This record gives sequence, structure tokens and C-alpha cells, in this order.
Amino acid sequence: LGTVLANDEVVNGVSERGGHPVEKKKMRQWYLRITAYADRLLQGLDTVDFSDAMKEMQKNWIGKSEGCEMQFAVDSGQEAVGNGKLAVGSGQWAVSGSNIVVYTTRPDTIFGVDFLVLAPEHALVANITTEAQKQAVADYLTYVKSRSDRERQAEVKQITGCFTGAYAINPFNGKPIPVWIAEYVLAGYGTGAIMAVPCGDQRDFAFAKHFNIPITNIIGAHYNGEEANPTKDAILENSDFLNGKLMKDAIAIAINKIEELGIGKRKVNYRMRDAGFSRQRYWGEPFPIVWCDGIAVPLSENDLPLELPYAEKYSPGPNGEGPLGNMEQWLQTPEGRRETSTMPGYAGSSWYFLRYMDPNNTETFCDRKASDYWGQVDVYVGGTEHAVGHLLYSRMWTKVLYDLGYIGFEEPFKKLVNQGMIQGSSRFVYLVKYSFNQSRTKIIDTLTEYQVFISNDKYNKLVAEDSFTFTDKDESAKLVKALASLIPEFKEDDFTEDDINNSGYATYRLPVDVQLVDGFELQTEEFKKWKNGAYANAIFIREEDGRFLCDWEVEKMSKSKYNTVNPDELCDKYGADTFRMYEMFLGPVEQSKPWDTKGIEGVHRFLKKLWRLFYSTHTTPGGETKAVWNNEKPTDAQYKILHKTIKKIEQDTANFSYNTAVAAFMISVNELTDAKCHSKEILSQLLILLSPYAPHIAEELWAALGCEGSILDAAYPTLEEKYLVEASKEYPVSINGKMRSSITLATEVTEEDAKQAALSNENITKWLEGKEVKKFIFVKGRMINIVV
RNA sequence: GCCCCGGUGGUGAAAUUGGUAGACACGCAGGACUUAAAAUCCUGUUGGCAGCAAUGUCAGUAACGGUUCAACUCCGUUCCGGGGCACCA
Repeated sequence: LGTVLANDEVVNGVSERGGHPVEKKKMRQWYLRITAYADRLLQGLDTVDFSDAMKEMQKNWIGKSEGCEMQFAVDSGQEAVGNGKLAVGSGQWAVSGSNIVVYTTRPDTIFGVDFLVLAPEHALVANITTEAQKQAVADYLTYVKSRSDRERQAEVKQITGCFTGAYAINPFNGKPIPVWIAEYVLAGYGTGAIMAVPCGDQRDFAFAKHFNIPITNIIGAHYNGEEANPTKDAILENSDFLNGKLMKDAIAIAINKIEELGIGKRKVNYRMRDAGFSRQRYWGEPFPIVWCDGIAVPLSENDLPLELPYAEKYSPGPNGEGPLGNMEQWLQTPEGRRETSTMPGYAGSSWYFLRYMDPNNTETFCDRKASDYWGQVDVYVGGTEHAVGHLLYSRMWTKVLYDLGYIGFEEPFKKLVNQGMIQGSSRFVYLVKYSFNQSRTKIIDTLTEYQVFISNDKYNKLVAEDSFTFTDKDESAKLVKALASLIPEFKEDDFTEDDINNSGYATYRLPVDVQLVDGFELQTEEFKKWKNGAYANAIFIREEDGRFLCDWEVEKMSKSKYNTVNPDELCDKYGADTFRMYEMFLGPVEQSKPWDTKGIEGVHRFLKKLWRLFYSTHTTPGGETKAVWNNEKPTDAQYKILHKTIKKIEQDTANFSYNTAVAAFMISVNELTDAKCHSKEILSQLLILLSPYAPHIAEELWAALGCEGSILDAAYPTLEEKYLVEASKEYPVSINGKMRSSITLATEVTEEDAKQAALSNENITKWLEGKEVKKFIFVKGRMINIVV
């Protein structure tokens, strides 16, 4: 493809599009130094109204840890080491030639260090590897290069590593410590090197067991030899000057000692890395940078803004550069060559809300007066998927602008509401891919032009039965057999031994456009026309009943998954009010769920029922609908319905609990219908409540009632509690925690009176069976529980 | 693998945040109106058992265990689903 790919564009080590090989390559990039704001981003969380989960995610992402860096001298000579102490520590604190610097949060475990592990990319690896281990290390590095960071961390069960042959010296007791490299240590975090303490860290433990590295126990009985124990509450043993100390306390003692000896220093570390800020793409703000003799020189302010040049085509530039790399005319300036990367999406999304405050200003992005007036965004609605991207970037960006004095607030969003995602229900088809290397027969030649798709149930059945394993060459014969029985085009006899031995198989799970699928059944003819006939020659291995079924998964809607749905059709059929209310009725805003239109009828019926409070369903002989609303004085019971609704809607709206608010509207309309209430006084108030939920119909009916102006300008109804007071309340009564009966009591009943009433009630005493009442629990306004 | 969130009827969900589990809807079943359809209305709808019935009774909020007078709600373990893991934004 000749372009840079994102992690999510790489699947199984090849590009998601086209299945091309992917190569890892070092490239010079622009970065935003978000790490400089790490601490303030952490502290700022206390000043904003975000969910605890959101704050937790950002905290973990920033990943502040306190510990120390310390150095280990390395002896990579072949001669025996470890006799006598090395005079490290006398030297100044500096990273000399082949000292390994590790970062640790647990310096108290220094005497339990049984090996060091370097990231395979660590600069020292080449220097310290011994002659004997050179080949093994080289082989291991080749392996690691083929692995993504994700794979390296995810597949921890598969323990890999390689001994460098070198030994480091424990600065406190002179003990030689073998130095390994392993993929679970990442170059980008800390110093890219760790000290491994198997008795205290499970990953280190597994590594030591796997490679038979002897384990030193420094925590006595806290370590059982079966698994590591990451406690900080053990008393240290085998630990020289730390013996007898509680681990928690020993951390500070160890750091002091390390600093005293000059072999390390206290260090706060952040897991967060600087944010990559350049993209090898066309669509993005171009960097106002010209390279002069290898130095990046910014354009003068007069030359801003630098706009994207017109592009004839968008193909990647040379050497992984973006499309701008092809535009020689634009690139060349008298001073030098322009930067060819563009900025990422978040260059704009981090601060667009400020521009909204002053959109027509030609002098500055937003006048200070405007931002002072509007201030922070009061409520920001966004999903948790932005937790460690956009929502962190814009927080940082705001702090930068604040520091520069351009705005007067440090946090962009006062309150954050995490709406859930309406997910897509994706459909997949299984493509059986096979390749024949040699001696292709005629049939095979033909078949390579086809794509064979296998229906989901059939696929699962064959996999379960182990009829063939697509990735295993030994199973090729079985596959041929299976295919031959399934596809008329295949004839088992046409395959020679040689074909079978030289063929490889795999299945690919391809996302297919949900528009081409009816339920789970693929419309195969439509599918053949999809993507301009890319699958025009597809062969389908169907179910016995002739259907071709798709696999499915609920996931985020995305164009690349072809699982997006278009609401226009529903909007046309039911109108925007129904659509809007249905989305609200679907469930809590913060909850994610797959898009499903099953219940939309209910909301539509509700709006029609609302309409019938105003208009008769019968038309006059002249064809007009007859208004049924009136100017009658409402009854107290009708006022009660209204004010109950006012209370509920007020609460629910404030809590973003839209689904229950819609339910309350339904209850209200049902009750008003039952009460035959068509009073303008009640209905007009109800419409005001409804107007944010179903604005069109509310405005329409408002006008129909003959009310003045727009409903948007109408005063919000005020709650009058007097209509809601109840004289009595039915208390549920449970005996020993089990619901048994109920009793009606006055609202202002005292516990004593309640007890008396309850214990003299026949329905209740029959459950007591004359047993002694041990405890009488009375929760006012709630319930009664009697314990016997 | 790691971090965060979630799991309640056939379905979407509700439960005043520890106090009557299933509000409100969808769907389904039966009925009314209609020549018929649409629309509308009525009744039923967590499961088991008993009963002609009203009803009674036991169980039940992913699974198991714990705390409590009382657990969908709090704690622990496990399983499953979703989001994120640094170039989708």
C-alpha cells in the first residue's frame, strides 16, 4: 500500500485492506508534549464533574507512579564474575557506557532481584550480548520485530525471552544477575529495562519458572513457591540492611540509600507517552514548517494560515510520506522543503468549542471577552471511547491556551455525560481461501478465480466436528474432501497428492454490508453486485435449506464494518418527534445497545393518543377534525395528574433520565385519557413539559389551543405540592424479610402507632403464629419489617 | 493480557440508590368495533406447583458464596457481553 497504517488497520499482521504485508519502520514524527501536563491533567480531574469511571480511566492512562531509577553495572566478559564487590556507587550519577538503568516502584525488593530484563529494542542489547549468545539474540530480535505491541502484552501466557550472556552486578551485594531480553518489557515505558523479582511479581515469576532461573525468597512465609506475592506488608528477609523492615517502610529507606550511593535517584514516572501529532495523510492541517538543512523552521505569521494545496490524486508519497510528498511544486520554497505530514483530527477537535463562541472573528480564534463570557462548556455529551483520546487532548489544549493567557479557564468541560453508543449489529461471511503452489490442475486454476463462501452454521459445524482445520496443512486432504462434497465444482479425484501437499488454506471473516443481509440471511445475488462486483464469481456453500447465513457481532458502528444504518427512512415514516422520543425511550443515555426499531410503534402510538386529547378521531361531514379540548376548570384529580408529571419530568430531565421521563409522559396521557380530561389549562402546561421531548407536535398543538407566541418562550410550569399530598399510604409489611401483607396507615403516622396497628392486624398476626416479636423495623414512608 | 462499564420476563427496560422486583413500552394470545382491512379499545402475559375460580404458595435479577431485620442494589470469586489500549475519531 505504501502508506502508514494505524494499529486497527492491521489484522493478523497484514493490512486489513488487501491483506498486504506490514513492515515496522522508524519514522521521524511530530509530538505534543502532553507528558509535561501529566500532573495537571491528573489534578484537574478533581475540579470537573465527570463520572468516576471516566476519571479512573484517565488516571490509569496517565499512570503516575513513584519509584526510583537505579543503575546496574554490567560485566559482559566471559570470565567469572561476582567475586568481591564492584566499586560502583563511588561514581557520579550518570549513564556510563554499559550501565543498565532500570526504573522500579519497588526498590525495597532489591535483594530479591534474580535477573534483569531489557526491552529487545534497548540500545545496550548489542553492546552487552556475548559472542556465544549473538545468534540466539539475533533470532529473537527477528521474532520480536514481527510482533505488535499489543500482541507483546496480550499473549502473556506465551513466555518468550532470550539470555544475552551478560551479567549485571547487584550494587548492594555484588551478586551477578543474568541479563535477559524479553518482549514483555516495552522500550517506551520507564527506561526500557526492569529488575525482575520473581517472588513478588507474577510475570517475573512465570518467566523465572519458564527459563529455570533460581528464585530468591525475601518475604519468608508470604511466598509459597507456587506463585508470586506482590504484597507490601511482608517483613523482609535475605535483604542485608533491609532485613526485618516492613516492605512499605523499606521503599523509602532503599531509595535514600540508592541516592546516597549515587547509583540512582527518586523518580516520578508516567505511563502516558507524548502524543503523536503528525499523520501521513492528505486531509489535515499542514504543518507551517519548512525544513532548512535539517532544521524545522516555522513560517512567519504573515504566511499563515498555510492551506492544503489542491490535489489531483491522493496516493501516498515516497518513503511512507503522505500525499503532500508528491506535490513537488508546493513543497519547494526558496528556504527549503515543506513538511509533508499533516496534523491529526484532534488538532481541531481539541478546541473547536472555543471557536463556536466567536465564529466570525477574523483576528483571533476567539476573543478573550467572548470566552470569558461563555466560559466552560456546561455539559459535554460524549462517549467513553474518547476517554483517553479526545477528552484528554482537549483538556491539555485548554491548559496550554490558559497558560498563554488566551482563555480564562483551565478545564474545557464542566460536566461530562457519557452517552452510550448505539451499536451496529455487524454481519460477517466466511471466505475460504486456499492457494496452490505447484502443479495446478485445470480445475484448481478455475477455482482460484472464485471465492468460496461458507454459510455460518455449516462453518461452525465443520469446525466443531473438526472436519477440516483451515489453517493446518495436514488437514488439506480433509478439506478437499469436505469441499468436494459441498461444491459441485470440486471433484475429489481431480486433486492429486501433490496438490494436497502443496496447498494451504485459511478462512477469512469478512464484514459484509448489513443492507445486503435480511436478518442473518445473506442476499447472495445482491452480494455479488456489491463493491462493483468484487464478489461476482462467489460460490456459496449453503445450509441444507438453501439459505446462506452470516455470522454476527454487536460492535461499534463504523463505515469499515459496513454496519451503519440510516435513520432517514424511519424519520419519513414516523416523523422526527417519534424518532427523537424513541431514541430517548430506548434506555438510559449512558448505556450502549444495538440499534433496534422494534419498539418505535409504542412511542408513535403515544403521540397519536396525545393528539386525541385535543382532537376527535371522527371527522366532520366537511372533512375537518373536530377539536375536543375545552376551557373547563380542571378537577383536583386532574391537577394531581399534571403536577405529578411536572415533578417527575423535572427530576428526570435534570438527571438525564430521558427514558423514564418518556414513560412518565405516557402515564400522564393514559391517565388524562381515562379521566376524560380535555382542559386547556392542563393540556397547555403538559405541552410545555413535552416541548423539549417532542418539539414539533408540542408547538403545533400549542398553536391549536390558541396560545400566544411560540411554546419555546412559554414559562415553565411550576410545581404545586398541594395537589400531591396524600392522606394515607399503603405500607408493605414483611415478616422475617419476606413480603406477607400490607397495611394502610396515615402519612404522618408515628412508629408506635404503626407498630400497634400492624400487630393488631389479623392478616399480619396470622403470620406471627404467636411468636415473640424480636424486632420491629419501621421505615417511614417505605415499609415495615417484623422479625420474630 | 491490562484498564473501564454492563448482565433483571420472549424483547427494550423500571425499581425514589439497601426497603412491595418487572413501572412504561414492544411482542404474543384472546376479545370488541368493521363486509373486510387499517386505526382504536378491552383482557391476559416471570416461572413452577395447587385450584373451576378469586386466589394461595414456592422459586426467581448471569453463577456461586458472604454481610444485613431486609440485597437487582454492598463485599468476594467465577463466567459472559461491550468500550479503550496511543494513526478510526
